[in-house]
Amino acid sequence: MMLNTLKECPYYLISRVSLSVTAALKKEFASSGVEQVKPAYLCVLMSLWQEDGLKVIELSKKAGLEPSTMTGLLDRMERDELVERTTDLTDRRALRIHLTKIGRQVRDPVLNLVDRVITKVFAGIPQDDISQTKNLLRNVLANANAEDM
Amino acid sequence: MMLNTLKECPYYLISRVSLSVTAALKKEFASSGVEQVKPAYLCVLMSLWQEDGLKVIELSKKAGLEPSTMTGLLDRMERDELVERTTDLTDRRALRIHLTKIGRQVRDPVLNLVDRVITKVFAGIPQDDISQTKNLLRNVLANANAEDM
DNA sequence: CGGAAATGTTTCGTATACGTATAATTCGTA
DNA sequence: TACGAATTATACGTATACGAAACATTTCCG
Repeated sequence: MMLNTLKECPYYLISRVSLSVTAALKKEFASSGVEQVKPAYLCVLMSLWQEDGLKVIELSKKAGLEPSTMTGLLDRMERDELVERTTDLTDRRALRIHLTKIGRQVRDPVLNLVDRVITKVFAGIPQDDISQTKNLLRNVLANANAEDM
Repeated sequence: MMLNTLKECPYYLISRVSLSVTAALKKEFASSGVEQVKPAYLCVLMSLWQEDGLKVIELSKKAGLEPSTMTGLLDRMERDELVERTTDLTDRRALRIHLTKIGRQVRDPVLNLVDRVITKVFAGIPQDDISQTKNLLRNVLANANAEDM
């Protein structure tokens, strides 16, 4: 194939889109009454809205992040009063991460905002194409995970 | 639409794939005789391989990065002996970024390696689907750029 | 039972990216 | 031509991510 320009390179395109959506989310969060939420918090919040009180390692697995990354993320989320660390009564190594009241309250505004941003980002693109792209990305992730064994 | 799981969220998928390809490239660079190259250097190297001696601002524009990000990137690339900063004789504000001998020599190995990694990442996915996804991503970037005005 | 292995979390150093502020120039125009 | 505006690059603080190493606790097994 031998790439010649950045615009031909799928890695470049994917990275740029990722950064670009992150920037759009950041701006929207900051100006929409949920100032304490940052894009990176989403993967933690969405997991906890489904099941509160997960362990750090469970959150990392769901998010696809290293535990050491999750530690810093949770530090910032705790500072921003979205979650709290609680001791696990049956395993003193583990911590249970719980949503605060604020963490629960921001759920609907945040999900609506994410929805709006994603809709805007994919404006003018047929739903079928978006679905196909999501499938492709899931396949790529499956490739990557298989590789790690 | 209202998202329920991370795997449904295109933002999550794109971010994960971006990180995953970055990790794959990093590993390959480190173990393939081009230890001094890092994934983030690619957007600079590819621009300079096409046209050497660009200004910092030109490199940022091509890469889609902020100038302040480019400064740090070039610091590391200079430390790793891939580029050099040269004064611009006609504009004393500007710097011209030039490839070193090593920077020119790594071109073919790096491009081959990137090619290999991308092929592996997209293994089993029809070429047509990849092309369609690249088009979609280019459209998303066009949306994002239009938004910034 | 007791030591080795596994598990859960954090710490530290580094890379990558942004935004704001700053310094040095150059440019445009009154 | 002089001066305010724009341009070019950098510095700094912060967010996000990784990997290696450290640490405590738990589990496994001889």
